[in-house]
Amino acid sequence: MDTARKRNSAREESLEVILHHAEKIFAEFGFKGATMQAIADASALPKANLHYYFPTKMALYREVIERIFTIWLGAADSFDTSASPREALSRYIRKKMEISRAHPCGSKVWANEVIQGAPIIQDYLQTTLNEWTDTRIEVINRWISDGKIDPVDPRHLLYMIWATTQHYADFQHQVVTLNGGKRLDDAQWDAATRNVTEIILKGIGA
Amino acid sequence: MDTARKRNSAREESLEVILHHAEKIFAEFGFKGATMQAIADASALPKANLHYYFPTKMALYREVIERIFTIWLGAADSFDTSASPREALSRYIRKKMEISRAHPCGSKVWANEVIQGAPIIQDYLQTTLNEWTDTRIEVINRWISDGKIDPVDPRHLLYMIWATTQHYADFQHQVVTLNGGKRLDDAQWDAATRNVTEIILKGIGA
DNA sequence: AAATGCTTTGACCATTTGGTCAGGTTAAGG
DNA sequence: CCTTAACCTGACCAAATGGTCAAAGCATTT
Repeated sequence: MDTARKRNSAREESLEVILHHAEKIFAEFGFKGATMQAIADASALPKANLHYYFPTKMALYREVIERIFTIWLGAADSFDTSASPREALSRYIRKKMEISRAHPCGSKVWANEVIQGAPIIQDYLQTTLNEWTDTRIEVINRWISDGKIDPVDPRHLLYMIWATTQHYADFQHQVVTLNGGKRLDDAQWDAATRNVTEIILKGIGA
Repeated sequence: MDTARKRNSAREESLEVILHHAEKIFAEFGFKGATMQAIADASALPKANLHYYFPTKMALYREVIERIFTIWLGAADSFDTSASPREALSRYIRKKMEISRAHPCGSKVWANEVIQGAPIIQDYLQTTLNEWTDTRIEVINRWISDGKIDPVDPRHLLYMIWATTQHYADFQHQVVTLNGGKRLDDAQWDAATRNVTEIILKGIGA
């Protein structure tokens, strides 16, 4: 039993290692630019071994996308529709910033996908994301009619939050360059989160 | 003379056609994903002809980047350091939104570059962009000490403006999908610009 | 109209790369 | 032990792709 579990967990670990490095390589070189050889090297495995676990590059890519989507759903949940505007948006922005910091590569892969017309995630955009967006738009519109925030177009507010928070992941390289080549430290991430949160909240009169 | 000019202008036009379509293809497929054949087909020219005008794919790519950078400089100039915060920022945001609408592919190519660690534009980031940013940070800090706006970190304000305005170009596909598959019309672009401008200006107490 | 030099292009080549496969290795169960 | 099945991998292949080149086309000058 113990050995059976060992074999199984070895498989899990291989999958994990491959997916982790694949995300990195796909983020850095795009789908076409990433090579199975590069992912294999990063994973310290022979290329043929990758094809044992993932039949094709596209299959591997889809798995990577799947994982990223799961993380994205976690952030989506943190947008608590029953809380006050300040509470709900602060929490959501904080969560989005945390994800940008913890998973910059995932964010980059997602960005690449969308930039290139979302060939793979089109379905997610049309169903899950679209529905989620609609429910949040409703909530924001209720805030507006309750006089809790200014009458802004909820869509543009959401885009602003997405764009700004994801910028710290997708444009990480530019942010770091303009920071004198040094990665943002704890205090700077904290300052970024506070600035973004404050400007947006005040900007909508929350 | 007339014939000499004709030949010259034919050359100009070929260059223009190639660069235009190259920008599109690079935006849609990334550097590696874009093929000379695809650019040739889009330009309705044989592939060998591309190599007559641009010796290598990288040389063509650099030219595309160069053009985009020129456009970016135009927007940068519209940030008038002698105007009031409201005036300077409204104008800058409007200009950035106009560029997102007029040159979405250029923006996408730029985004791809930065996401992938800016292998080509690193130099621009460290010199021109860095210097430009520093001068604007100074101006914004003066606004703050003059009590014209709230004490926000100028960097994060700039990042927010860049991220949000460029989102409408880079994430065009997502924006369109969430708009029911229809491209934004004049009124929607106008609304987006107004919302973004108002939230940011009010957000910093301008 | 002949010479000159810029422009065009089909055919071709070398390299890269996704994917295959046959044979070997290791672990689980009897 | 021995069988079985999962796992691993070096060697290999076919297709895609960046780039070359020689020969042809064409406009401009003399």
